[in-house]
Amino acid sequence: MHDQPKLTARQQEILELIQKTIAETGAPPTRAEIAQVLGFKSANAAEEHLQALARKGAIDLVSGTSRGIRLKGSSRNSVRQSTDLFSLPLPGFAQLALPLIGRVAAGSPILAQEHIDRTYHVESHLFQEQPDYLLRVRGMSMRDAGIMDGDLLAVKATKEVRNGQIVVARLGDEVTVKRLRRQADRIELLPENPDYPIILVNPGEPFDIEGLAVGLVRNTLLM
Amino acid sequence: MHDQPKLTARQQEILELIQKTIAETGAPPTRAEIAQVLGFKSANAAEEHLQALARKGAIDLVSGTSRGIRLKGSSRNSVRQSTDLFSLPLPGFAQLALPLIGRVAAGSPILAQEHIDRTYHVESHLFQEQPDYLLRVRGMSMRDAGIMDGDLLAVKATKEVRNGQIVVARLGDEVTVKRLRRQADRIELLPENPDYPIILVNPGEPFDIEGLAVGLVRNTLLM
DNA sequence: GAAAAGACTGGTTAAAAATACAGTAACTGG
DNA sequence: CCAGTTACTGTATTTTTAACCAGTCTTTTC
Repeated sequence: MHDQPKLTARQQEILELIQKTIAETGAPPTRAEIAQVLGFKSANAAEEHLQALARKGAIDLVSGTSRGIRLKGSSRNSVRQSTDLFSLPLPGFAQLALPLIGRVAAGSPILAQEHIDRTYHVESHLFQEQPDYLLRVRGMSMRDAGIMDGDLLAVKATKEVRNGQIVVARLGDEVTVKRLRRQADRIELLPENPDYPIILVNPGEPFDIEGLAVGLVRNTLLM
Repeated sequence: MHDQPKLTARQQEILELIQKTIAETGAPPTRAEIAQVLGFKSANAAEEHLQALARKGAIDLVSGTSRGIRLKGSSRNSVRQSTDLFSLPLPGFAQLALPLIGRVAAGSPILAQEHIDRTYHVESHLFQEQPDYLLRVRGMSMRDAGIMDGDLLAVKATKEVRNGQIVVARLGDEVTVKRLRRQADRIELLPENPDYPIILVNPGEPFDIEGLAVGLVRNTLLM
């Protein structure tokens, strides 16, 4: 990825202001807003900076559209919504980048790029075993284990799972979260909710262990 | 998990369109754009839907500003920045240090140094609202809300809590996690488990809101 | 069965916003 | 040294946009 010709200090400021505005308000600023924040007496100063940034490939300008500023490439990464109070970068502890898997399309591997909604960074010791990804749980089949619809299940991508553990299993095209019970003649996938049926997997039927549930994050507690 | 009045199917569509537009273009849509996508012949239809969404607390409308639609609460975290999901932000993502509070000794403030078991670092946007600490939950009184014994509750230290939210409350020397219901004459602390009693707090009794539950982490899923 | 809320069409208007044009001044690389 | 770029002020015009008002028809809710 070839990147932009270097920006001037002022242009960098403008770019950072755009990032900050998006982080704080959810939308890019107008020319007038940029001018006001930076103390320009004319919105045209902002306009020209924006055109310079567009020429250098840092942003795209959507003509005829209010707030039609789009960050390009690496500029987008530093957009994070936060108050600056806690944002001290460069941690001295092990970080883990966990891709969040939303909906898994039929037939494709879980970790396929198109499934990744976003990535969360957490300290690697947050869970007992190091997970490889977060899977958004759908449905209430594990309700009584405290795993609710919308929860993010931290999953370690392994086939080494023990009886009684909660696993991510694939049955043909479908991916499901259940408690595993290996019987002599078949495998049982147990829901933790009496309203849901036990899934029986007989030898020869399509079945795969995709991973082991090692933790849980719920970020939908507020409402 | 249902503090807001539920949205109609159409309103849900509008909300999803807003999320999609933000994900795809980096800014919320205008009324006219909403109308065009959904086939309305009048932008006013969109305007009225937006006002309904604002009334129901799903969004905020910033008056007098173009694209002044702000997602609130849970609406926000389904927004993914669609392109460029690979590029890992090496530095630069906001980091949050969360002290883990184990057992709270009688009579002392929750965030007292002696209560801190350890500190976890997570990305600040793992939760919708920024928490201030993690509290280890004891007991099963919130079982049906999916909050189990040993879970780490992410708590924002605030007294600004709304009816129906899950809060950390202090009753004299004891700290408890319950769903809050403010009645005309008293406050009720509701467990989410029929085996536990509702706690009634009458005026004059020692009572304090210590914080608002904004998320949950379970790291004891393995067995 | 009446009232309220929802889901629109159609039109209007004032404010917000993009953007073009004409300048001034410093600084910069060949 | 001088053309080109950066960094603005100031003015002007058009388009975009939010926001209101008056209706119609349907669906919920009490």
